[in-house]
Amino acid sequence: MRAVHDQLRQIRRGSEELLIEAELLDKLQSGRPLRIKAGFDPTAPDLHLGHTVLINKLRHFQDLGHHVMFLIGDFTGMIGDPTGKNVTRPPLSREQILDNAKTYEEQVFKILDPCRTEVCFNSAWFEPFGAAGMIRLAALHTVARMLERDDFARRYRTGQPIAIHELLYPLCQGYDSVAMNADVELGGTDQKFNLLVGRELQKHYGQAAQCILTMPLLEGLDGDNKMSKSLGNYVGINEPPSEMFGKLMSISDELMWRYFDLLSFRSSEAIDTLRQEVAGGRNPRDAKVLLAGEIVERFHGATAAAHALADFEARFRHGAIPDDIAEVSLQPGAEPLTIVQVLKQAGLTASTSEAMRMIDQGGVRMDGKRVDDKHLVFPVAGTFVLQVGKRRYARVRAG
RNA sequence: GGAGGGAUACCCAAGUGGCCAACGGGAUCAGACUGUAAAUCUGACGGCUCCGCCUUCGAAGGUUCGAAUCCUUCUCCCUCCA
Repeated sequence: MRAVHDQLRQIRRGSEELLIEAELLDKLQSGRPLRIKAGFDPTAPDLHLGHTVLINKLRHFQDLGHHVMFLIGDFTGMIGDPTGKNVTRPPLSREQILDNAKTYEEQVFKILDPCRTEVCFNSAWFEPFGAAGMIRLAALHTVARMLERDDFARRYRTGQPIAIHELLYPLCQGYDSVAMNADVELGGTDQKFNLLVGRELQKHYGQAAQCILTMPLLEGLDGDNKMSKSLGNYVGINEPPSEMFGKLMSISDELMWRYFDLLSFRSSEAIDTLRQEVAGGRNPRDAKVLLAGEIVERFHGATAAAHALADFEARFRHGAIPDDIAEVSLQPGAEPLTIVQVLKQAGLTASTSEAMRMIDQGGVRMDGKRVDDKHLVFPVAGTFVLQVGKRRYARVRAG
């Protein structure tokens, strides 16, 4: 095991807050593998790079020889972490939960080492807990302390409802740490309160309080909002290599460094060197290519990454068309179709109006040649490559 | 239970009888340029059989030559009081 200070440096990288550093040092000093906990919602996991920030950190711990416990909150899922927005969720069926767990594993094991990861479900201890157990647990915390959580505080102040069961969520999450005997728990910055409850409960149950490591929320592709599926500014880890590569190339030069910090497994030193090179005149594009390549490789392998890079170079630097274009066959009709109708039918534009606009703006190409006649009649036979903008392509077969 | 405020295109948000397919911002898309799907600049951004026509401003009716704008009812949201 590496020197504890090296470990600590690695652990802190990219993190938001570590509580309490001295305690963690002690634990590391003991030399035993620490029990690292991170909890996840049991709802259908469709992970994006934002989620992987935390998982990467788990990986760091694994690399340092610690024991990672991946907790699926199938019991707490019934409550749902209180945000004030969602109401009580219907409990998922056993099958759904197992399904979701499996999907999780498929995704996170691209980052984590399966052999060194323990997957847990908190229903394992909460099912036998019973109502009596829940009441005993609830007796360990006061309403006033619970209302310190800023989400609760705000809702209470502004007169928004807080259902009683929502108060149980932090307690349950805290009890998980007791049941798992966690040494360290990881979470997003928004989890701080819940993580702290874990410390309290562990002390009450006679355990050493867990250390808390919070990770920042990753900015989305726009560089502004948090990465989230609903905002559409995300990179899903199951996305095809070219898509993933392209999306990463589209981030701003500034955001790129943030991504390096939180997503890359390169050493901090290597990243600093790169940063200096760019400051000294090296093309930021080169750095971005390294980042995009590393991440595509992580999820799709080295071959796919090389391919995605080549494809990107060909398309955007040399204007080549990609090799995997959707094919569309036109319905043979009585009337010959005009170009705008074909564009719409091929799904390249959402409406004929949009197709017209695209032609007006010079964004439509047919077999590489710009189309500027909106009334162009499409040939009745043959296969043509249609292109709208830089990214939308279709191979259209007529006749 | 009482009083008041609001609902406009993907989001935010102007517009209070004709000049409104509806200001502005964001997002998005296209073009130019480039170092990349960065940055910057320009433009587009309801639909269609597209120099014209059709359908939109929470829903349904009504007044009017004419309504996003006025009236009626309904639905939903918010604030204050109880």
